[in-house]
Amino acid sequence: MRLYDSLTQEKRDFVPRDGDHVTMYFCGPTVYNYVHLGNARPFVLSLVAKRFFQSVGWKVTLVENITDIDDRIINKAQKEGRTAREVAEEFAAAYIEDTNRLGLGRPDIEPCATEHVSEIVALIERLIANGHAYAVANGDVYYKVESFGAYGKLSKQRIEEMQHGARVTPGEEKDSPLDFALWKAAKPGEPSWSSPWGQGRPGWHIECSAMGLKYLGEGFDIHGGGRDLIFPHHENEIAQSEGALGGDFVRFWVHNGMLNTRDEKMSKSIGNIFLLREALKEYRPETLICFFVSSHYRSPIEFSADSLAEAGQQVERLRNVFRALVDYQGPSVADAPGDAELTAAVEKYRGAHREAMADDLNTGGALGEVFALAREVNAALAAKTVSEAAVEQARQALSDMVYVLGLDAVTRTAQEVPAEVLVLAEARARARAERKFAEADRLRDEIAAAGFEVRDVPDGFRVVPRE
RNA sequence: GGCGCCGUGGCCGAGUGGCUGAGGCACGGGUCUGCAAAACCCGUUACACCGGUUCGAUUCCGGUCGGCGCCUCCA
Repeated sequence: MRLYDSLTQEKRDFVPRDGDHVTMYFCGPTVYNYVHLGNARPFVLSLVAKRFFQSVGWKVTLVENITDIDDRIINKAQKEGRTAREVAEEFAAAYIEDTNRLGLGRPDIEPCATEHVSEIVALIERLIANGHAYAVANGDVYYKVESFGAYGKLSKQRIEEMQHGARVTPGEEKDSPLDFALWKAAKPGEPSWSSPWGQGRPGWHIECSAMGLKYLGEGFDIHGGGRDLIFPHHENEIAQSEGALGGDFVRFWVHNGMLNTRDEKMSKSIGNIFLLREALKEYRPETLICFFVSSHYRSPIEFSADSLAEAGQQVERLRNVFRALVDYQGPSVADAPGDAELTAAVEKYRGAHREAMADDLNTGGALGEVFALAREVNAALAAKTVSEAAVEQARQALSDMVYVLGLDAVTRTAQEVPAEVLVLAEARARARAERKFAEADRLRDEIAAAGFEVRDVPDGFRVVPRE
């Protein structure tokens, strides 16, 4: 397994820290709004990575946080006359609901920041003890950036260069503009927790350090998220975690590229967002997943109706091959003439698929291997030279391959066709047998009106839902 | 300005120091079919530009142009 690490900026061999157990942390959402399609990309990446690791026999613990206390949540709550907790609970539930619909399963642990305040406080105390943090009179606690010599190593920024852009909000008592808040003293009406520095709440960044370390320990395998989190979020996580521990926080930093619309990042602040829940009204979950996995996770991808339509076509092609596999009736002899060739193709493309995934999770390449095998399978099925046993073996292989890519929905073709539609299809078959083609075509239109498509296959017909 | 990523055929998108150019979509031709769909077969002058290294570069190095991201809201 080779994996690109954004810290060292190179692909390296990846071997889990704990033998066959992979420890992963991905940054999840701050729940002040519905998640958009761009937020879905790291979610899909993390679960696809998990599936691949499992497919090679590793165990995986995937942690994905839910940040449920933050300025943005408080602002929204105040604007709407609600409590921050209400806002956070609403959008956390919506996030779970929306991402569940993708059908990829869930991360193993989804910790909330507000349930880990004691761990956060303990981490901050440790940083103060180490000389990496300081409390000021109003109860804020800041990280002392200059105390951490490696600061900037992930984002490749120099501290001197950063001095210019750093901002100081009036009322903050930082030693240096670069210092960032670990703990924010509560203002009237804000949610707060008690701490050695008085009532307050965690700053952004610290919850990820605290929860990552709690659940995965020092030097865990993979920390992921969008590229745009490199600075400041992940840079600050490194400073906090390594400042407290002394050792390396993470072994591999994995960052996905941005989702763009018209060459511009999809982002809440730009306002060009397409919510995941809206997208799911228009597209099947597997179409969205196919859109994501058809290109490499590090590349930026362009969202457009055309690219989604194409992903929909790809998904349909995969669904068709599974329909054909299930329907296949061929020679039941043990060694049909085409078996050796099909088995060889299965091995070839299964291996190529695995190699692609092992090369920095190259899902686009792996998907290509799926299609290449699909074509071989379709050809073998059409030629009818393969045994049902060999076909079953091919179905299993293809099924494993699409599962790793998160596209297992395409294998579920046993779609219920309503009895009345089947009656129409049977009537049409009789009409065709009697060469009453006008009647047959009329029945096909009726079937279409019911939302189904009837296809004539060698041994009869197949009814499939219309896209 | 600093840092980082990228530029592949009509479109999307893998990949590689040479034996050639994954795969998908679209389009055209064919096979099958009453028609249609599905499927299969065939086809469509690819590697931004300029130098360099090399027997040979789309692949390595340097530069140019263009795009994107980050430089304390961001997945």
